[in-house]
Amino acid sequence: MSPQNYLNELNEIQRQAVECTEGPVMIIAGAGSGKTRVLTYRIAHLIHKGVDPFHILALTFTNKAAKEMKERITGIAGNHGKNLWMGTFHSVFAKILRIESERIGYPRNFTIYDTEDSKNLLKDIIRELDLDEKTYKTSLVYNRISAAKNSLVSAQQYGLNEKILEEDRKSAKPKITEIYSKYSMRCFKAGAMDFDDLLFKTNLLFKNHADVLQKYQEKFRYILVDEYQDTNFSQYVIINQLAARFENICVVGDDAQSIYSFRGANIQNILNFEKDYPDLNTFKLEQNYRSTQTIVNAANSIIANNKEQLTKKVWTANVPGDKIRVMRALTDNEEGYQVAGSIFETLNSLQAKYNHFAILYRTNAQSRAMEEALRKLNIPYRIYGGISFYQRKEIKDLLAYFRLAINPHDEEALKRIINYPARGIGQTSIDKIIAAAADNDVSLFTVLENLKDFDPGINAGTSSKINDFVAMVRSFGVMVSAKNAFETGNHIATSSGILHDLYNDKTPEGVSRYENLQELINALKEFSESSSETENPQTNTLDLFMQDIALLTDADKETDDPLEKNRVSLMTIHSAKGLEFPYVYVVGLEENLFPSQMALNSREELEEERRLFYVALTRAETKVTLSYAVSRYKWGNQIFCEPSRFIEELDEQHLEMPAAPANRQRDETWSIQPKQSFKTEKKLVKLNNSARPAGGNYNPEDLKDLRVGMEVTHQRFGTGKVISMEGTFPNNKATVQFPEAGLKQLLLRFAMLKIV
DNA sequence: GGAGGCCTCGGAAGG
DNA sequence: CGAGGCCTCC
Repeated sequence: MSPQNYLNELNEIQRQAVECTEGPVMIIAGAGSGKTRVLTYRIAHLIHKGVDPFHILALTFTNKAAKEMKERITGIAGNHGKNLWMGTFHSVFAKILRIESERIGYPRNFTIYDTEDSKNLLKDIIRELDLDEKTYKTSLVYNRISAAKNSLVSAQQYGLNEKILEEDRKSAKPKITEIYSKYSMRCFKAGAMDFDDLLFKTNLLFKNHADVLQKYQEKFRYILVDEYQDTNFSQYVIINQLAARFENICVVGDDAQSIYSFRGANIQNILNFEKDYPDLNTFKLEQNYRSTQTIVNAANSIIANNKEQLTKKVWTANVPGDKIRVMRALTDNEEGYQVAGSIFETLNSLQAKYNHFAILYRTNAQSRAMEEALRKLNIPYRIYGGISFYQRKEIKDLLAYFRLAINPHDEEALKRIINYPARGIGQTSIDKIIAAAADNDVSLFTVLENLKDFDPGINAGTSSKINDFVAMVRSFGVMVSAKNAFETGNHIATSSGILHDLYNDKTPEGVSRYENLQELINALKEFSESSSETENPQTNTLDLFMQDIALLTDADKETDDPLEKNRVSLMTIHSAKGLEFPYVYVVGLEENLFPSQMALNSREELEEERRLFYVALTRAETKVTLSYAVSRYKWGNQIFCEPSRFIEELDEQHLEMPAAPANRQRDETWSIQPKQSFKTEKKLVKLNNSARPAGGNYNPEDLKDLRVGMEVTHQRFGTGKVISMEGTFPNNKATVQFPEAGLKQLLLRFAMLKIV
């Protein structure tokens, strides 16, 4: 496509934003204003103007955004965009860190720890330091360290920073500094970086090696950053450093859609961008092409309540459209039925398709009531968010073998599979090895390799098993460079015993796990075959495959089947960012739920909740429906709810309110069905050890009289029939057939049973 | 090593 | 209430 053609597809402001290629540029892109189009056309325009793609860097936050943009650029610029560096912050800087790894003392094949690995390591360290695991909860410590790294505070600086130490003392967690330094050391010895390290170490690299920084400044003459409002301090510094030479930096974002402060995003980066670059050119994309006037105006009126924002006036030339409908339900379940019913009606009357609908909620726990109702009406749906493919246990197990083959010092991979499948190296031995490694300041694998020298005090039998294990890992390592990814991976999966282990598991879960492993091996095959066509034979080895997937955490694999795709989408508002649907239902608009109770401590927090509501509203093209329940079950207790303040903040003229109830408040809860629940009857239930009468019998009214043929109710499995009994009380077992849960063998001493 | 009971705790989530 | 981690028992 010629430049003139694509420029004609843009409105005046969009065109200016695309054509202003030199110097610092900020593009404030309102929701639905064609942000991705501007970004991609800008890159295409740079290339058409003769800028070598080699000199362009485009950064995004998600793999999905990167992929989408790559496809669109290929569509416009064809193959010219080949040498362009485009990817997530993490993938781009991981690439640079691998190239420059020697400068910071890391192996080129360093491992990337995911959150689970990091937390496991932290848990070990907290135990080794003999700290109280309840005071030092791993997720809390992880967040603290992550926040430090994202503010560019190293472990050493952390220990010298009186202000931070004081904070930790105040929260009664003074040892976090010790955990942090030990954690950093262990990661280093393992040749591993966590997600935050990818940014932190990049900063370190640029700071300590001026020549390296200069090299990349020269390379990246044009820098583009998407979703700039979501950048944290660490990312902010990297961008500024890289742009310092040519100052051809273009940031795109929307302060009104900054919803990630809880993970370190700093809205000030976009609010103060003008101070960083005084000769800045700012373009405001204010025309919304997505939504009706009603939706745009309502969203504007919400965000107008916020104090901190860049001024802009989002407008649309679209039709006025329907009012925003507010629905009131008595309970969370009823809310589900109302929403499902409304979807059903709209489908029939307007001939919409299932995938025109989205149900958005504040917390994942709200999905259940929605699911139930949709299932009752046979409406197909898809829930987003959940465990991704690469987070699954069986996949991580096999990947751990791969990781170890590539980098045997990888501690988390080693601990994960040294005894899986079981090979007689138990926890005691592992603890000894960890201790020896710490004492001698080496990696775990180094200890394993030199058992005699380090002498961790492991008996001869286990020692020989360890030697076998070391030999196996080494043999895998040799294969990595000699064979392609599929050959190596398949060999590892087979000879490690993982495939065999799962093959023998014939439960539905076991079968599914086996299939997942096969899928991973298929991916290896595809990778090996597609790469082997290139001339360089070194492009299809396992280590290169692992580099690709280390940062791939996206759960969604595209399904080609359109029927599969034609479903109602259920997701949190956070994960809906960047998406659009004709019909959007925002549910649970109750005070303390949305806005979240935890976000009412400061103006900043409330404003972020409001931005979240703004994001929810602006996902819709045609119609928004809001709903709230008067009462809701929370952790088994019925609680009463008030409508969200956000409903009140909307201008009445945009709303279609439910008929006012005669008596608006709690009287109407009389019709609420009590939730069915099984109350364990203590007298019929086994007693735990502390309640056991010394030397005596168990509770006399226990299950002595249970006989074959009787019906019993179990707390979890429901009601079932006793098939057979064996043993003598209280060490007897009953085999019970439950219609729901199947055949269960229950030891009566422990069973939560009640005779019906 | 697996099964089952006990205990705890409960936000949103990218790489 | 219910998921997940931990602990205990066999």
